[in-house]
Amino acid sequence: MKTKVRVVLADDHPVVRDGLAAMVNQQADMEVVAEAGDGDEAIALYEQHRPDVMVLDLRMPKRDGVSVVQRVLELHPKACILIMTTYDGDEDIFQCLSQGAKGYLLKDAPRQEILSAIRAVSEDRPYTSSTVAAKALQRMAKPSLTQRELDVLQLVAEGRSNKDIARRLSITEGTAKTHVKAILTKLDAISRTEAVAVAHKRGLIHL
Amino acid sequence: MKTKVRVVLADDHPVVRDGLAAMVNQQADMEVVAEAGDGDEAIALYEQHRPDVMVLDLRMPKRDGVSVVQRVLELHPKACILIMTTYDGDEDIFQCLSQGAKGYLLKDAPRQEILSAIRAVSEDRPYTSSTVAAKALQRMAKPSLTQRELDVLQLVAEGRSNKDIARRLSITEGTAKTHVKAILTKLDAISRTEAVAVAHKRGLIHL
DNA sequence: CGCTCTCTCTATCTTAAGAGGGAGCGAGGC
DNA sequence: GCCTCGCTCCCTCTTAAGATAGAGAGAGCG
Repeated sequence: MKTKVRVVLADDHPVVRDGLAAMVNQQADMEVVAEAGDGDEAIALYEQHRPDVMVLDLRMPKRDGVSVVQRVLELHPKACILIMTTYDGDEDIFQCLSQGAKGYLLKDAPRQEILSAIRAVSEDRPYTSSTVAAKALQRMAKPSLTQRELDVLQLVAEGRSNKDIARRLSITEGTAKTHVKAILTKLDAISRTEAVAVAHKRGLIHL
Repeated sequence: MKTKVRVVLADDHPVVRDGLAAMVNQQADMEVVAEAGDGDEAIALYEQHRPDVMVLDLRMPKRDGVSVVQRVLELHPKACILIMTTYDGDEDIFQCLSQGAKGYLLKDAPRQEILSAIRAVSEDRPYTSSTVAAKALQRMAKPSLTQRELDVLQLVAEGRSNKDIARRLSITEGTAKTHVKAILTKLDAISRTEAVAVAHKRGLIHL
């Protein structure tokens, strides 16, 4: 038999870490070698242990999942990272996958799916949950927002007026309106409030 | 030594249930007797096992935490329920506590806090996390919304216009405006979009 | 019975939002 | 060089939103 698959866990909830650790360590072919509670720790522990797989929560204190994926793959292009998150609408997921994360998993997945996802990723095979695969296809058809539009959207979501947005971004109110209009068109919304609702549903913003 | 504290877990994430179960069963003085994956199951398993403590996630499929608390306490007024949730801003928490839940806990709490909370609740002592206690005091000072206002707020959050809201609630646009104005005043917001942001932060609505 | 609260409706007025245009300019790709 | 895209700015016009103020009906309460 080969050596065990070495796993590093990163999640800010001790309960989730315990759950994952219990599941993994019960298996004969894998073991948890370290647990991180935030993004910085996750990177540090990857460096230290060089695991076969890193299971990573998207939302964490200090440094979110996206930037952890970015950093780790920058240092170790061959790293096998399995993303784990609560919401299947998050835009972040696609950012991670396109940056090179090997797999993606919902937190409400059953034990068997979680374990088989870890095994798949450890063998460098991509694992994509079926619900996400479907969402990914849907997303392709939809227009994406530019960085500036995302900046404006964030402020809109905070309830700022066009005038206020203009002041904060050092542009004119007219330009702010132009961006807002583009956002409304791309998100297919009639009002800014609806745009916020749509954006939140798609995981473009986190309130 | 007394008999062990009998615990029923209710959470829709298998990972979290595993984690809690592992933590609890490691203790000499407590044990998990059943696990539920949704609200209905939680109620059924309470009936079946009559545990000393039920640990309950607020957000679950089929029936949410609030209504589970309501139903269980209706059948068993002495039930000891410990609420567990991810977000500390949720309005629901206060509803649960005022309905008679014995304790409240954040999911990112460390092991020791979780275990001591279960012990406290099992002895019929209330357990209140310090962050929540503070929030509760803050909340007292703030004006509460009427049911009608919450109805309107929900529609506002979905991006509906005043006219649309009026149609859906079978009232005039003027009345819808009156409600929206009241909402803005109570939430201390300038625009409806800001009101949605504030309401979401306070857990008055779930997008 | 008054008092308060909620919900309903009315009216007027000001301002912000959104629709529909056009246009310049720099960066990057073909 | 040409073209596209992102960002910026400008114009007009219509409508929705919000501020302000008043008022009546019904429920619940001391």
